[in-house]
Amino acid sequence: MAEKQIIARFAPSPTGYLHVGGARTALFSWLLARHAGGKFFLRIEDTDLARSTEQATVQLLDDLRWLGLHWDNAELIYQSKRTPIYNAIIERLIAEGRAYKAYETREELDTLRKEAEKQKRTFIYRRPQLTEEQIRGFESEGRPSVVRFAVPVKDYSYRDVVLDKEVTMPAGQVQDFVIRKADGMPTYHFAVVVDDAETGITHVLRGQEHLLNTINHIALQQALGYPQPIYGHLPVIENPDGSKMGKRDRDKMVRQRSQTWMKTFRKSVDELAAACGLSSARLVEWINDSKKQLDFSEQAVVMQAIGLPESDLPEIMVHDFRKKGYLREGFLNFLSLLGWNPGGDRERMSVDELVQLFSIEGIGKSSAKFDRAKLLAFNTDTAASMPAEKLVGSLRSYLAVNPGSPLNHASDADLRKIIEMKRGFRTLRELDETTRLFFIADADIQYDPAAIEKVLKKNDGFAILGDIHGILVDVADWSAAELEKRIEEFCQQKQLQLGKVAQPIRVAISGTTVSPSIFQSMEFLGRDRTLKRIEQCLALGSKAN
RNA sequence: GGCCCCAUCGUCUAGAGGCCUAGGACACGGCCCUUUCACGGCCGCGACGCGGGUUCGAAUCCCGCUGGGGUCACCA
Repeated sequence: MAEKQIIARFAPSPTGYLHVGGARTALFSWLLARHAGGKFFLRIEDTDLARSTEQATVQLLDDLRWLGLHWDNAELIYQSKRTPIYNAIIERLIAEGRAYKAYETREELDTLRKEAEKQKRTFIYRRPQLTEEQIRGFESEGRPSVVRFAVPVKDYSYRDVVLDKEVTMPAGQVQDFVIRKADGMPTYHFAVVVDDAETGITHVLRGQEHLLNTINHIALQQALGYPQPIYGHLPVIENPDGSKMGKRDRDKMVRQRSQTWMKTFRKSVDELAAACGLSSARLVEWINDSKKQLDFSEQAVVMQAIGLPESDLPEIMVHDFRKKGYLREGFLNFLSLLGWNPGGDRERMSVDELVQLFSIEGIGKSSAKFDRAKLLAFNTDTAASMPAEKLVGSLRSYLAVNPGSPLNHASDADLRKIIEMKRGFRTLRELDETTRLFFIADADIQYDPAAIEKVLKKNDGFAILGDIHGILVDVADWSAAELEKRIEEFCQQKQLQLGKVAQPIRVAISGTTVSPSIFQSMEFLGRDRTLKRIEQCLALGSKAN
């Protein structure tokens, strides 16, 4: 019998930007498929009409493309567009008596659950024995209903390939779960089983939160006669404090800060709602229920209203890392090591090497904390090992999500130059910030008062700068080498250390104490702009005196 | 709380009974390089959660405890 081709998938729900956990799930599934020469499918699980947005889907795809995790299905699958297919199967199950309508309201279920909790027993939902009359009654009063799957009561188990262990659920714990919601949409549990089967998925790698859900899925597969894919549940990625790193953390932070804001300024939720232009009902619901989340645009207006800057939020979105100037190659390498390793001391790997080395056996069982310092180190190494040509492309991609950067005006040739000039940089953002002095107008240089004080007002900084200006106007060959030669001569003559001269020039042309090599910087700026900046800086000195 | 999963330096981990005086990477400390910021080089600090077994021998196997996490939705 021929080996079956591996078909893996990533099935996110579009409720916001792609977060680190999701990205790792996508990466592992993608690696699994690519390693085996199989297929990798992408499916949009948007059965939650209230939380799913078109914008989130666009963002998700954009992040996945940036990471280079390309999918093989030409047509994207949207679950929301497949309701007739799900309904046909659900109707069949109902007709066969293997699924049924349930009429309890959320409140009634809540009460039942609380009662069970009080009696310290687990609430298990099993099919209630309704009479024909009761059902007619519910229907005629127009009671909304859900459809539940009548899970055959027996022991279930499956082998988890990540834990390398049997996961079991005894008969006493199975319960009838909802497969179609009152709004007519299938639940995740139902749609996922149907779609995985229909697209021939052979391997499912997903977060550990699904460990027990899988039992439900298996019960459904058995009822529908579907094959059972191989399941592996990935360990959780944690924040540095040990809590789960997920999209909820951001929301949690925004909620907390909103509460402090209301306390500090003695404002009500209504006033907060008014301040950010959201309905107060929506906001009240969100503030009081930690399970509710704002979508991205709502989050943004609330943050603005309470003055919570983006930079205060923990970076957990792939988009944030892209925006902060991380390279996809280093990010992927770092991400891959969160819960996986090829064995031995191997750590730095290209994407191709990851594909080559990946295996399910290499996935760990314990949770991992997300260490930004290590990510930074990976990024630095990745940048150092990339050819300038390729980095120009990465930089363009970075600039696309940082439209405010002056580097957007630079030519590819100039970007190349600054990349070589700043070799050793840690992030593209750092490269951006330390080289933007080349791409802004001379008049727009912001002189940092602390730099002026420390470098120019002390140690005869202004005087030295004046002398240097006198020398520079006479330099005919405006090259880094020639400039270096002339300034070294000056240092010799005056018995000065190079630093005493270089720093004043640096502040004059950049406004700060940090810039690329001073000689290369002057060459890049050119004679006129360099002299102009020194002059405008000297003017600052005479004004101050 | 019930059920479930996990457990090696601060962090990510190597380790599948003797190769372990426990290896690597990041972080941290020191030194060197240096016109700033970085980069780079060298050195150092630093862990098998605890208690019982099994074995000639345990980080590795078993049990208990402890700790951490997940999950208990008409969210995925």
